[in-house]
Amino acid sequence: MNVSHGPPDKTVPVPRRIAMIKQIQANYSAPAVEKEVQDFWTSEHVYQKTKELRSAGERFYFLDGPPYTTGSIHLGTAMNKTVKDILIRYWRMNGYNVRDQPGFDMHGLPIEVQVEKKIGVHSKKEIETLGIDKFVQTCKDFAYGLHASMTEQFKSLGVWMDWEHPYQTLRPEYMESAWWTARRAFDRGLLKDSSRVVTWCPRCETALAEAEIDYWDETDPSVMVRFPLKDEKDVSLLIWTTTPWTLPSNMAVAVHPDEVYAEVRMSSAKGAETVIVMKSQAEYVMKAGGYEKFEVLGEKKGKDMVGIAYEPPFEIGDCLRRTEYTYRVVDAPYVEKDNTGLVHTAPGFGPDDFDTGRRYGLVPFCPVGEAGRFTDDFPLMAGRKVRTVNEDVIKYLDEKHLLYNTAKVKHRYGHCWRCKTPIIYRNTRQWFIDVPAIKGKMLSEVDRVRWTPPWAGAAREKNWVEGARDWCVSRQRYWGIPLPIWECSCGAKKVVGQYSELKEGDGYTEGMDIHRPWIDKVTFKCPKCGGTMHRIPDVMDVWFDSGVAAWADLGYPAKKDEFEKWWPPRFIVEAQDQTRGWFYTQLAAGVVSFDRAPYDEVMMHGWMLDSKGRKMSKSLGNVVEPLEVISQYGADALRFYMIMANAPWEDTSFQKTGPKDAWKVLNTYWNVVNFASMYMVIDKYDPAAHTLTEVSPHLRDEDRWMLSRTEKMKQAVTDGLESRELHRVARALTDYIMEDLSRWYVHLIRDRSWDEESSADKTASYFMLHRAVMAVALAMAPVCPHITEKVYRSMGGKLESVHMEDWAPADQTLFNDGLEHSMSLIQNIIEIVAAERAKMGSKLRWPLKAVYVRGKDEKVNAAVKVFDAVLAQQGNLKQVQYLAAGTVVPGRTDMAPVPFSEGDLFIDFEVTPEIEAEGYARELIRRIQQMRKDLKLNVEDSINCEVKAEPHLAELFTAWRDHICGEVRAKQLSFTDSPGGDAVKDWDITGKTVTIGLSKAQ
RNA sequence: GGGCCCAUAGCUUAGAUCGGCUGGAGCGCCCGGCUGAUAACCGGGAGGUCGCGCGUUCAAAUCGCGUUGGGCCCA
Repeated sequence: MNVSHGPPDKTVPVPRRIAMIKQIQANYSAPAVEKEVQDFWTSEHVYQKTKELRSAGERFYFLDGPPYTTGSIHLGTAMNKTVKDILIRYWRMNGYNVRDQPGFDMHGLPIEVQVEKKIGVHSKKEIETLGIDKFVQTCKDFAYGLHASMTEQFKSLGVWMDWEHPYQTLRPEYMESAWWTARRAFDRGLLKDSSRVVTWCPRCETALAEAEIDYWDETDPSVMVRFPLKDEKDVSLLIWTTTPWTLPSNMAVAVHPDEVYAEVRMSSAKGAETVIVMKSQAEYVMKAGGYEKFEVLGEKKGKDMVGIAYEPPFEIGDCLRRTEYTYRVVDAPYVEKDNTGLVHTAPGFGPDDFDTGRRYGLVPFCPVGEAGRFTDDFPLMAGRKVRTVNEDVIKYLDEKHLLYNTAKVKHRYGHCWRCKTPIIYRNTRQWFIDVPAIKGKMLSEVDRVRWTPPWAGAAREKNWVEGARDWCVSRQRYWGIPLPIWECSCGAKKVVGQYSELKEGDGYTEGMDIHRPWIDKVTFKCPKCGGTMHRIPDVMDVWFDSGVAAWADLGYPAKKDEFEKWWPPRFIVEAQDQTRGWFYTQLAAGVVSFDRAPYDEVMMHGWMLDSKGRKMSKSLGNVVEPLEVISQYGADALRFYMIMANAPWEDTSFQKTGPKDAWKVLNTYWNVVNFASMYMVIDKYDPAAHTLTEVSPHLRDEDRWMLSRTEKMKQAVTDGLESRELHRVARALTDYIMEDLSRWYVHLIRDRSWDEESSADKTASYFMLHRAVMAVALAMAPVCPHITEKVYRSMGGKLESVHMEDWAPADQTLFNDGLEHSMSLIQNIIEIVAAERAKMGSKLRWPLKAVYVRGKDEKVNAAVKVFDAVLAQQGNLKQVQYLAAGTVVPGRTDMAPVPFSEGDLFIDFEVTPEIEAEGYARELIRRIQQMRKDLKLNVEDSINCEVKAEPHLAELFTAWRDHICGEVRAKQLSFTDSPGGDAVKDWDITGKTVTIGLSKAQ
């Protein structure tokens, strides 16, 4: 076929209205765009209006997991709120009336610790001297301050949540719901007190929950100690421990019931002794003791040793209550083949020891106070901090000839999550939720809930719940929800579930702050004995605070209307560490209160790590501030990067080039919009005046191809959002913007846009380009709310905000796999031709005489033929010809076949005089265009042009004069020996000097 | 020690469910080209034992088992 450039000359009258499209700024400055958009949202109350628009829609209760109120957001919180904002916006566009109340976790140790530092107190004693009221008031003021600065940072991320009405765990109506839940647990027999060994922070002087403990390696002494047998003092049980300071409260020695223990004679030149160890450990123990050989004198199974009496290492007074098994061998299944195989057992200082002790009727002995110092029950070390006495204990044992061996061991040890102090175990009275009692229901709820990814629930959460233990909810602190438990000396208990019940008490005043210490003054008359009931001094674990969020934020049960309107929550999303945290505490609190998990769907997301995959921490100095990224590349780029980099549930190593890469995608989109708006403004294109049906007859196949690609993109984005695979959303958008829209479609329609005449063909290209730009604006609106808003409003969006639009699902009737296949063939052929040109030194500016396509069958040729005008134009080919499979170009044996994806190509590189003329003309056009650009002329400005060139070239240029003038908008093109104008420049065109003078025409 | 997740180019990664063409991109490097929307872009070059081993199969980055290293959660 012969290719004619330019559109078919068909003209239809185009209805004109005042153009609604506005030219956007040439350069994409994200911070400027985002500020403009956020100011617009604020001044026009766009968020409120958008919510109002959906107020009659189906209700959707989204529940925000409250971040701890630290005052500043980090990349993890930014990621968290970004995922939430994306989905909320998506659901809104789908017509849901979404409840989007943000939450803040505002009680607890972290704030107490910060306030302690700020006001310079170091212990609970000092706080009580200062006054609990002052301390708590400071905590409250502090928490409100932190809340305010965090809110501002979330807003700068572009997150649309109800910032004016957050739920805050410190508010009275919220606290009342927590009380109600505690009461509910009490009524069901699930809230109970007991004395037991709990993890304890000696600095904060309070019990800690598992979730409040961080583990890392700590170096501790590892000692082997002789416990001589009571009836045979020259034979010793050889025990082992890493906590020598707990030896004063030793009450038993544990052995594994099924392991074999041996009485062993250790000896060397310097001496000998007899010890009892696990038989398999004998050689290890020999070496540890510096002996050279050993002899087994007898052996026994562990369970047959139970009851053997020994001499304790320390003399302890009557405060250690003796029972039948005190200072005897007991058995325990957890004893490992490790060290000596006999484990020192102190029921007052270890949960396992406690359980073992209970089986044998031992009474825990715990001579350690709240601050982690020995009490007078152990006079030898009274007043000293427990972990500091290890060396003295070792020295004491050595002097008594009880120390067999001492070494150092590195092992994982628990630390207080806030002050980093190594924890200890203490035997104290605490309050517990009996989680094991409701475990069955919790597990079935895990099954009911939809988890993303599925293994987050089916494997991880389930595994955690299966190992559930009692949940210790009491804390011996100040800044928290007071546990609503009153007790009488007679043992009677009362749990208050609603504030109205307080009126029956003494010391209550209307409207009082029910935090400590004020609530402590309220007392009740004991119904049993008539005595006075006092509140127990504990506050609640902060995990209990957030665990009740699903109904506390609704003000239930004080207010029923909100609850009836929204309950139950449909969706939560938090980071992976919440398996043991909020996913779990909510599940437990929900089952206690309502016999169900307070959520239907849980999405788990990963962490933001540093570029090397390490946790970000101040001590490592590798923290990336979200606000810094935002000020450089914008919130949209940061959001886009965070979801593009990885599947949401995987950890992401934050790369500093990441937001820049994301910015480039947005910048490319911006440039497409700039291109579109520029021409559409010039032509006064009115998008509202056209419909697909109306332009349909004028669409070229490449437009229909773009139509198909656009709908496929919408499909992929919708699928990604529905499956919560947000990375697929970002990648589908990126591919579409970069490949289909910018690199391909815009190139295809350039000539049509450049055409000065209005035509139905040009209108069709504008229609499709506008449709593509708007499709991106809608599909990307949840992810990048600012740039899409700016584009939507600039490109004639019919509503006030893109976020008010209805979500546009893909129109599958517009899918056209045939055209897509054809186009992919064209793209492949152009790629190959470009590569062949490079080999031959043929520049794209110079037309090729012909390309012959020999598809592997007729279908391929037919598929290529659909787009051979596109192929000719993009490849700069004068002719595209077709060959049947198996044939060659007639009479041309000089051309070798070059394979493409579905056949072969033959390329004719012959340069004819016509091609030479066109090539040089295009070379000249290119130079003039560059000079226009350098002079910063507007696209529609006209010029006059003077050219000096050798006669042969001048002749060629003259032949193409009209075309050249048209392309560069020249009113005049003349040839002279001394070109002049606003700019004059010498150019080298294939070794020939051409001088061009250019001036702006009036 | 247990449960779960991850491992692909110098770096970040696609390739999942459903094994199948020559394992694709981006960033960075070198060479060439193109450009009136684009400080963009295109082509070529260099760079891969798809962590390792064994197995299933006509065929494995993909499935199974084992193993090493990293992460999360626990003991």
